[in-house]
Amino acid sequence: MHLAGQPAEVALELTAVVVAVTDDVPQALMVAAVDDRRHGLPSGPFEAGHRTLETGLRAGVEAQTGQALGYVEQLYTFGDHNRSVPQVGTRQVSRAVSVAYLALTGPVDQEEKAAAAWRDWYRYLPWEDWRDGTPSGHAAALARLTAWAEGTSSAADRAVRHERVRLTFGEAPAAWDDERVLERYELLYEAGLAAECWHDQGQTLPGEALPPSLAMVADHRRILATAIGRLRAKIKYRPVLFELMPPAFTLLQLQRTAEAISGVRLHKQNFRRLVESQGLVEETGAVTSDTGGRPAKLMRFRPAVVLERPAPGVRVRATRRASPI
Amino acid sequence: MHLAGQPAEVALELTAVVVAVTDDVPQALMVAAVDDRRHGLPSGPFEAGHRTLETGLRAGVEAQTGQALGYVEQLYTFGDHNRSVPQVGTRQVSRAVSVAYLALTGPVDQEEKAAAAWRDWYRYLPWEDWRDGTPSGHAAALARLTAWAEGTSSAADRAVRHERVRLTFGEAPAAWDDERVLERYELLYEAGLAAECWHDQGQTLPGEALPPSLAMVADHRRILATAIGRLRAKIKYRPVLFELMPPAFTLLQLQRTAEAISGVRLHKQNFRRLVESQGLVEETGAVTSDTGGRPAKLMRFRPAVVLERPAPGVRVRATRRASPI
DNA sequence: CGAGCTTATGCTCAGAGCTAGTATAAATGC
DNA sequence: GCATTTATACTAGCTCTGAGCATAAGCTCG
Repeated sequence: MHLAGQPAEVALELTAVVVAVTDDVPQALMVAAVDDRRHGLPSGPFEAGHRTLETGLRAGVEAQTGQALGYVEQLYTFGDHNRSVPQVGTRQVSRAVSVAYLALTGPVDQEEKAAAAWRDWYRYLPWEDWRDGTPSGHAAALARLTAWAEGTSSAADRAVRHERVRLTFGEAPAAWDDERVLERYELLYEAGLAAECWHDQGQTLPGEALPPSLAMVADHRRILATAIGRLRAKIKYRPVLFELMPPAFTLLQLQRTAEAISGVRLHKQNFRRLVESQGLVEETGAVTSDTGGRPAKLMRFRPAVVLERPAPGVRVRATRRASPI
Repeated sequence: MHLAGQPAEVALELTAVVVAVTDDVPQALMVAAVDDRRHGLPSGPFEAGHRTLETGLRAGVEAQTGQALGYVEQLYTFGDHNRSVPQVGTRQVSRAVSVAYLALTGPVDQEEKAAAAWRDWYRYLPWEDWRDGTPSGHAAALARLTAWAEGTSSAADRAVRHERVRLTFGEAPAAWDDERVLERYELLYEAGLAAECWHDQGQTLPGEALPPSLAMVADHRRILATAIGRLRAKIKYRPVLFELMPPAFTLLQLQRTAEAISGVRLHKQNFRRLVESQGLVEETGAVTSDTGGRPAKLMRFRPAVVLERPAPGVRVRATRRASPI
């Protein structure tokens, strides 16, 4: 790669999707954006002196939001040309590249910090929440997507587009795949239904974004979609769900957290059987009657499971029939 | 993240693990390194003018090796402090960050190019190939790892180390997990059994690396391990295995390719049943008798499968008993 | 106090999918 | 023509999973 072209002058950003689940609401940590309507993820330049990218991220997020991070994993590196190109100090750079991370923390008290706030991530991606049935606006969005699929001249292209809509949005006979968050976002973006799609082209969205959702700064909604998809996949084969739990919890709380992340309802008895038979949890001995009804046993995560099972995770799968709650 | 510290001056590299399988040998594309003994992956600076990181990678690899890339996916971004810090032109940078990619190509003719060569990836990670039984040097390496586990004062640490060795290297009762390539490499690195571990500290390896393996430049062996692990995982739920196949192939050739990637033997009849019942392939109508024995049907990939199945892949799992070939 | 609510928890049936093995078919080479 | 090699069909038995039924044990309200 020593041929034509100069090495690009790169501004390396670190961006974090910090996730917590509180009261069955999956939340991402946001910072105050320039204007009130568009939110942004904690983000900043990678600073000299940090031994690794990850330590740089931890320090940066804590400085910016006051939130210390526990579990952290790298998500993806974004470097497309349509990213905004900042001036870093006196240095003019030619490209902004952002390394995005996923971070998980336990439930947070609702005393919001000054510079940062936890927000329901489904406000940015409302079509991802199927816990209470079909999300509102879904039918309208599907109609717009179908119109988009029709809006190309070649019959072959039309067929491909229709198949893509059907597959990513899980119309029969395909099933809803909770992990295809990024594919769905990108389809909406391509179809011109995402506000930032027009913004990236220097235009404003004609009409309203469908499904109606909060806007985010730059490509942060894409990063959020990447994070949700990764997390939904990962809870199925690694015990990361417990990073989001308090030290002791009931099985229903655990199920509600899994449902909050994956956006679908789960079968209660099977969920318990799975979690217990895999050895993911153990009893603390205590019970709680905070839940109303029969008191529930309080459980804790059993760390030894990672030494026993090849893929210890909460293998959630949505119930096929109507929501059994 | 607007607090202390200057934004780091970053040299952004792109690095590719280009994979092909030829004659049942999984191969990675290497470039001539400074000295003959240590090989390197195609790598170079991200140059201004490329619209995306991926187009920059494609152009760079093709310029450096003559190999055009088909399937490409981003792997991971490496930015640790112990990476070598190059001088880019006249600009002194404080950090080298490398975005690594996995690329797949069909089988290659063995006419090697001048600047690049295909090499069996198991020469760098020999403990990953279990197709012909326990790899040579494995017992010795396990002994050294056990010695390393013993070599710490705290009893708790010793237990943790032993468990880790047992888990990542699949000693009974844990099973060998073909996807844990990176974990195994990092364990060997930590235990001081990898040459580059000492090199990174400015020392030379005392004694010989165990298991004996070819050395690679910088952190390229870690990148290769990351690529192998990702590919082994991905063939199970996405039809990427077919990126490595010629347009028409027999089911045994497909199985041999899957075995080359995953490093384990598969049960022949079950492999065929799986591949066929999933609708991953269709008959071309032709047969070949190149294989000796009864002529085999030539198959081709059936792209429509991605529209039908949520996770269409070759769900390989190693046979539990002795190698059935 | 007991009816009726809520939630927790135990259990079972039926079907799908997977492991591993047996059996058979159809070429080639000597 | 026979041994060898590879391809391909079929099946017994097991495990896992989806779905539902049934029961337990607290609460609140009358």
